[in-house]
Amino acid sequence: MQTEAAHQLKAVALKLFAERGIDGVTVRQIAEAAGQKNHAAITYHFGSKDALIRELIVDGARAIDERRTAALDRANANGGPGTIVEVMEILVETSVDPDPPPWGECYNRFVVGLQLSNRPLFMEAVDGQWNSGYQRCLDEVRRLSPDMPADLVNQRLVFMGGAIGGILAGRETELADRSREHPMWSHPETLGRIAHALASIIEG
Amino acid sequence: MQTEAAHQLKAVALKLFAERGIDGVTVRQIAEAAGQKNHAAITYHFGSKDALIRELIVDGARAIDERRTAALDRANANGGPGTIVEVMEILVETSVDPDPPPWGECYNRFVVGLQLSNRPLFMEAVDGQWNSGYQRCLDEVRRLSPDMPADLVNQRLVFMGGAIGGILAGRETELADRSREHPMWSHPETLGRIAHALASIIEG
DNA sequence: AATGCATTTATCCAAATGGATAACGGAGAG
DNA sequence: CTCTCCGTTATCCATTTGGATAAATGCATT
Repeated sequence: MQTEAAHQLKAVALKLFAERGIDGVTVRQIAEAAGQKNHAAITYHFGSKDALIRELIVDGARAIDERRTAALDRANANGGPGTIVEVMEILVETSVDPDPPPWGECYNRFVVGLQLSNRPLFMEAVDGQWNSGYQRCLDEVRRLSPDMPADLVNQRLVFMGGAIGGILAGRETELADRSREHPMWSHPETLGRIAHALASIIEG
Repeated sequence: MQTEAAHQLKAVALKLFAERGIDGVTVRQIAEAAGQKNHAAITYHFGSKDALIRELIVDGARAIDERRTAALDRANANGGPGTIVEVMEILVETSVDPDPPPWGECYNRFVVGLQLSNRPLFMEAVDGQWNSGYQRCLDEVRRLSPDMPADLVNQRLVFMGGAIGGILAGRETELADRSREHPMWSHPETLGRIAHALASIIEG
């Protein structure tokens, strides 16, 4: 467990990194936005800006992976996901922060930005350790597509991976803009429709 | 027209920005990678780092828009795109640089990164001026989907927009890695399959 | 009240950054 | 040849950056 100030610093840092990218935010801006009077708070609580970033990556990746593992275990106990849409629903719903800060979800934008501009850092931080839920979802899709050539399934899974990142990052960006309503994105069925769109990619 | 050195600076800057994001690259790194001995080259040729970025945004956006306009005009002359897949093929193929530098295409990664972390800068630079080809593609999809509720088409077009960015940025990232072969991405039919995947999102 | 510990704050620093400016060089025009 | 002009190069600069350190503050336990 962590001190309250450290939590606040992490939450604020994630928001700023999601909005402007890790190189677009200084440790001073993070500290100030978190109510600290001094940027030494980052050094004290995390050691360095880099260490803070790694902690944010792992925190989010682990949370998502745990949700995915739990959802898949539950589905498997009931005879496993029976359709590709069900797998995609698991993938999408577990990507969403169930307890977001007042300013909205941030992790998907943060991660997409990292994969785009700081791929090695992201890969090293996750290190195949918090990715098993995602891989299990892909395996379920392969299991449910016995008649499709393996190459084709895999290619479509790659497309789906790109698509889910782009769509969820766009969703977060829109929802983070509190200056207006976003009825399409806040509609309760939207996540299901994203899952449906992703399933369409795979089913062709 | 521009001097050779300015072209080289722009090409190298686009590559570096695509790889690390605009805040992850310094003017000195750009100048050095372009063979200049001094970073004053950027000030001299473009005025500032910011002005260079704007020029890169507009260059690429205009090139893509011109390709889209031409492709749509050609299709319309032959009775217009008759299927959603055809529209998506236009959208995807015109997103690809027909004359990329030796190190591969960069613009899609660059743009996705900007939309993620520097949206206002990107919006201001494009300013609705180099977006008409994209909008025309969306209109063709709407025309070809008369039986689908407008809300649903529009939602799926938003999903498609997120998906195309994610997929093409991922494609560029992979193809930029020259350390190994990427048979899936370099396969001549891959762009068509991306178009097919995007069409599936819309057709459901 | 005194002590010990955890956290915050105030400074300090070297390095890096974007930008400005003046010296330099070479090619073409007169 | 000499003079311009264009582009390059060498410096210079103020500011920002991430990080380090030491002083100050609060706070619980004695």
